[in-house]
Amino acid sequence: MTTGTGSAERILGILELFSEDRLEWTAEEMIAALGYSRPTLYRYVKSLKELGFLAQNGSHGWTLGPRVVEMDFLMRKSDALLCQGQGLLRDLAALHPCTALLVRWYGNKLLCVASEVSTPNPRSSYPRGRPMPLARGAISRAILAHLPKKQMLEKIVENFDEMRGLGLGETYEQIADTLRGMRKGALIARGEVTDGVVGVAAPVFDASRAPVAVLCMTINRETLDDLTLARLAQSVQDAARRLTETLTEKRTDEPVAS
Amino acid sequence: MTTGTGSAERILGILELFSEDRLEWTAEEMIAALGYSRPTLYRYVKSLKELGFLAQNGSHGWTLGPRVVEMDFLMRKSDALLCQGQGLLRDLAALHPCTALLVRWYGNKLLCVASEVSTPNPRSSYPRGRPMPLARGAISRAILAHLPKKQMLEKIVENFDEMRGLGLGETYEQIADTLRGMRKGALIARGEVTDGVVGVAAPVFDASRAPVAVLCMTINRETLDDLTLARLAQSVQDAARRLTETLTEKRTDEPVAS
DNA sequence: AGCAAAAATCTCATTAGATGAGATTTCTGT
DNA sequence: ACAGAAATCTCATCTAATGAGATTTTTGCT
Repeated sequence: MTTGTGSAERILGILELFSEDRLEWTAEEMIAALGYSRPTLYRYVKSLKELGFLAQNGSHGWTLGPRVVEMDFLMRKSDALLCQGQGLLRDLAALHPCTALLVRWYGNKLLCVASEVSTPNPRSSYPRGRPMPLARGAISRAILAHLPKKQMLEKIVENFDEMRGLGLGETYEQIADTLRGMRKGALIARGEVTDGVVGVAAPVFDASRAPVAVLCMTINRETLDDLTLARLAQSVQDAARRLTETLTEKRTDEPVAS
Repeated sequence: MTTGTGSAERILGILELFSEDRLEWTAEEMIAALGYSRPTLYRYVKSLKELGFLAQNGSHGWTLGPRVVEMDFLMRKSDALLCQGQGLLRDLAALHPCTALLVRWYGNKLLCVASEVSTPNPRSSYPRGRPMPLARGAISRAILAHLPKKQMLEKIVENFDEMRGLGLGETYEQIADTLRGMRKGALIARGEVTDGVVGVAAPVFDASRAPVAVLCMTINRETLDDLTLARLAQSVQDAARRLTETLTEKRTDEPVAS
């Protein structure tokens, strides 16, 4: 009668439908995409609407709802990465015209948590909440290089064609070696995500020494010479190291309160 | 064996725990607050974590997770109220030193969707996502005054003591009459939410003529005379009317895309 | 490193609640 | 006003959710 996945997960499946390519859905489209029956889908949508997770747009369209807005407000208050990283990010942005990004890794996504723009002509836009591709760029590299071997191989397998296309190697093992060789120093990539832009990135680690986020500057190549690049790379690394230290300090025993 | 509420709603109950007063929860606290058994609670938390709705903070704390950040990004792209109202809000803020707010109504909350600050000394802070009280202030009044009778009485009943304390009347019917008498013109309130601040608000309606949001300026009373106040009130009303018109225009048939 | 306690997970019998086919009602757009 | 689309309801079937209690893993302290 059903797919073997329970109601708790199924209702969340509706929230997972929403992406940058699909900001709005009709009930019919959801039914087709998820394979739920009409009564079931409408039951779930009703619950989500009542709690503010979904909102109607026009007669038949559904978008995410106001509870999402409220929850992001709560996140901005509670997210240790953001609270501790925001000032460091601002300092980085002040060093040189650039876009400075604080990006966290979750699942298979790199998600911009905060950004600071200090260049008159930003070449790309990564506002808070926007995901970016895992295979490309200094940010991605900063995460992948520091993964434990098993996890790294997993990600290589998932993104093999793209990584090979970037010249990282011809086999899984070669790519892993290439990435592991990048562990020292900041990660620098040129034009992999946006033409004409250099990315300088350094990882931030959590208490278990796993990479969880990246501090990054994206800089127009024409504003750079080698010496400046080296100095900025050092600054990014220093900031990331400082953020790591802050995040891994022993917490006070009290949960985050307002 | 259980409370008679299904799994789909129960898992969402966890997300509802989070508020400005409670940004982080331990599993034990959730168990106590929700009355779920330990295995059940942990099962739900596992699902929510895997999808990014929750994230661990330290060893035992749980906060909202990165999927929330991503979803708010999507909302900022899809929310017609925000997309159409942002520019109007900016124009209002430019008229006079103030904090200008775009606030939507959902359930029992008034939620700030966008704000623009044009005063050097903002007296209160309502960043995007922060809820505010329903009973007090011009914003609340702008919504309540325009509700159909049944709905208005409902809200009066829920907030009776507070409304009576504000001098709106001594009975439900008196309060309802007072509110209905406020339908003409902009709503003006002095110091109900923040001392020394005047709120000027006008409702925004949806396609069914129901009030769904409010445009508001909050102004330091000392920067105001009667003539300026009257002019600003007119501007707020004009902007709200314009936003209403935009929102109630016939939509193109295509769902919102990126 | 060892240990006790707390936290997290597992097992499995019971049954609550989820499901969807199909009927019915409500809403929308012309 | 009307036809068709959208949304909701009914109810028999049976899937999956539940939680008591056992077990494993993790944490924090010494």
